[in-house]
Amino acid sequence: MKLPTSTEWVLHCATSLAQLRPGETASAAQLATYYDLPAPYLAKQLQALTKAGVLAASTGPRGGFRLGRPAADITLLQIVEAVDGAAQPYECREIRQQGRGALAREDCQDTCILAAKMGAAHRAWRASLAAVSLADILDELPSGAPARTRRILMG
Amino acid sequence: MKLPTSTEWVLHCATSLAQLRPGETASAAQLATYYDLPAPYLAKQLQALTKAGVLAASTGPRGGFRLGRPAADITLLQIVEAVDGAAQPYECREIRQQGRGALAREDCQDTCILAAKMGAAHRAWRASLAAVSLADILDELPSGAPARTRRILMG
DNA sequence: GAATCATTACTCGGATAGGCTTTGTCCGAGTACAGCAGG
DNA sequence: CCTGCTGTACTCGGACAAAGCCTATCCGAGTAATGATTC
Repeated sequence: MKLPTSTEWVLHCATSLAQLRPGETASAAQLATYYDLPAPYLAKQLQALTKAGVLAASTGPRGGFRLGRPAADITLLQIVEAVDGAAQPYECREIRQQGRGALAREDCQDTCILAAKMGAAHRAWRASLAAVSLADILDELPSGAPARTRRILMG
Repeated sequence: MKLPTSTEWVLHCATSLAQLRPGETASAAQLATYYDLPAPYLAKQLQALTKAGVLAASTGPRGGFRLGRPAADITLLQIVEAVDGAAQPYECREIRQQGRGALAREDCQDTCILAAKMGAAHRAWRASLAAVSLADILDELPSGAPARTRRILMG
């Protein structure tokens, strides 16, 4: 069970974009330089965030990415699932209905207990991430961080 | 973020083994037939569980696998991490210290806030799985299940 | 001087290769049981 | 009849290929700013 490396990238990029002022944007190249990341691949991930509505993109000169919603309405879960997909890590393939020990169809109407427990754990994980918004992250940063980020990122 | 397909296999196999009587064992071939799984690959996974101490293996005729501990002392988390590894899904590579926007070493003494939040979610996931033991699973099964499992599996 | 238009340069978007983990398979070492021979 | 030994067949254990996904990269379509041109 491993999250893509790009998960860290987009979390930090989203945090940086949240520190911009309304109307300002940052291009994929600027973000890649800021964190020393491969620019084309990072752009691909930002595309996924845009498709999910977390970010909004503008083309042309002085274009780039910005948040698609207020920072308080963007949760870490939405960012993570935008790049990794929302599929459950544990996929129940109903092996209890296969092989010599296959159970009758009527005994499998309710979901497998093991799948239910794994699903509960996944829900706990999602709830933990859904409880944190980008605004919460910004509150934890030092007060001088936004100015520094804007200066280095866009300068 | 995906768990190996074999996770479902070993969870069901462990549940089946928990229904055996003390001293009884089931071979990898018997378990593979019971669930219609590729026997060699399943054996590989059961090896991992044995190495983790969750199962115990006996060689020779009438040998096979059995639980390595009482069912009440085996949690779903131990089974899952035996096959998938205990590595965290989110790996913080400290990209905040790289690139044009790199922070000073002294500003990074405490762990990255994003990594902390991701770690908290992972701890919630692990706690949810650690709270369920194989004995808890057996309690949820129908009362006639163990006899049926033993008959079909070992017969 | 102001408005219009063509140019330009910069942006995102999707389609295209390489590396690595996961999946699947095989054969060899070791062991407990069963049968047999001997006492 | 009991004991010891030998052979056998069955078990796990580790080493060996193939597939799928993540990583990385490229080039093309579109757009907003810019500068020149014209009224």
